[in-house]
Amino acid sequence: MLTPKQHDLLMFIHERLEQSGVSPSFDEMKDALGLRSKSGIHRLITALEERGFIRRLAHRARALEVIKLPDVYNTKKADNVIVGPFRLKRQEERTEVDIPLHGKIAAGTPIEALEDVDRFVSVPPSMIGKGSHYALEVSGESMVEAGILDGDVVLIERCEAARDGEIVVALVDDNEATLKTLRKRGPDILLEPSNRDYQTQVLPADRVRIQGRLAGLMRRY
Amino acid sequence: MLTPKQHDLLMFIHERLEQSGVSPSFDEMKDALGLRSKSGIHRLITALEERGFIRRLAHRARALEVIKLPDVYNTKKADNVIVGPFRLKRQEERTEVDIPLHGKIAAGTPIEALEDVDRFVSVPPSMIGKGSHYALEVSGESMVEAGILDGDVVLIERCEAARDGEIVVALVDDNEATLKTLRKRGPDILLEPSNRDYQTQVLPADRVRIQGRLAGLMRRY
DNA sequence: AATCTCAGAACTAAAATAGAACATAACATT
DNA sequence: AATGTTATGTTCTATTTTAGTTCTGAGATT
Repeated sequence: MLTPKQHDLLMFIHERLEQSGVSPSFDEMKDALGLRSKSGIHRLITALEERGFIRRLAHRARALEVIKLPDVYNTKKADNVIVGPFRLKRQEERTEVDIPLHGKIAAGTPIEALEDVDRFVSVPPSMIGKGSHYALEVSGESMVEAGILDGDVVLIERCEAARDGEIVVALVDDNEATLKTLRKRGPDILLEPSNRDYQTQVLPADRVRIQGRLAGLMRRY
Repeated sequence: MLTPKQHDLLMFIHERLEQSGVSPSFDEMKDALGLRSKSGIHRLITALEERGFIRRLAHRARALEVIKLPDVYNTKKADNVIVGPFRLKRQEERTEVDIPLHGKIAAGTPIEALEDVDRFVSVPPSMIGKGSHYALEVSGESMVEAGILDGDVVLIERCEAARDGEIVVALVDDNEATLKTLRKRGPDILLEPSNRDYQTQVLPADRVRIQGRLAGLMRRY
């Protein structure tokens, strides 16, 4: 699964996080592995990320997190271990899920950088079903009458199609995403806000792409 | 995950909370880190919040709370810690909380069996602060205009007092609990619904007991 | 020869710092 | 109820330092 260098780097990152709580910088990692340039580190980090061993916040310095370690460390005792007072849970038994928060969604303005994962929200598994999910922070008042307020975090299940009446994330003309109720009217699609002050958009189906359906909502007071 | 400054600040906040129970102010943090301006603290606080290490109440002074710590700082409890790669799992276990679901709350009808714990809801720690919490299922339409719908699960922080304008669980004459906005008018207390079709109740303070304040909301679609 | 790995440098982006002005909350006083 | 005071938090602009990304070419490996 990992090349020797990748493995060494992963272990180094893990130790540093355990010992100091601070992510190493690219330069520090370069020194630790005895490389003379950090471009090599860049490649290794990318590889570790692709393989799901680490996670990083986009465009943030020293924002590494180890999410799993190579199998050797786990396989031996993987079943149902009780060590001391803790009963360890295997990955499959995880009782919570981290889903990516893809920025804000507002009426009439695009989601800023849908691909950038700024941070993660942890949600209880009871909030979401199967399938792939992401989260968005709601900005604006266009859905207040549906009980969706400015600042709420909505959980979206990725999907390409949705039923009439469902609340969806809809991308119009590939550049403007909104959270609206979906209505189908023959060849057209209606994107209906839940606020008297906003207008329903009527669009030919080929200008609208569904990016997911509303699956949950979380709000803090 | 953290930069050195972020880490130092987090540790300082944590120590202060442990020792005195009071959040440090921005000025105190500025001094603790040896900065000459608190705008830097502001940025660090934002970064810590973004990464899920702290939580803060909006527009409140000294309202910081540490949600999680990097592994280092758990060394105090090191006797419980499992060696090697399993440390990771401990943090995962800490990242969720089960709180009791005490039945339903409706406008005008009592909470059924407040002491009976039917089941638990798991919530991410970022949704709630410290303190004791419970959950209620909302029944009825009395708070729809505040974005609280029938069927939503509200998270309530147990407390006896609340500020004007907060949404609280109020017990009237020891037998009828409702979720309403609290207003104080001299000797009287107003329990104000968020729905034009419902009436505000005006009651002398001694007939009302606060049972908690609204801290969060979760909804499934 | 094709592929992989790395060094080095140039470039871009974020973090940290500072100082001041501004905004808000809580409390005390009129 | 209105006003003022103090403590506290937020925002802005500007500058410096630190960190991350990308690209080219050289050598090693397959």
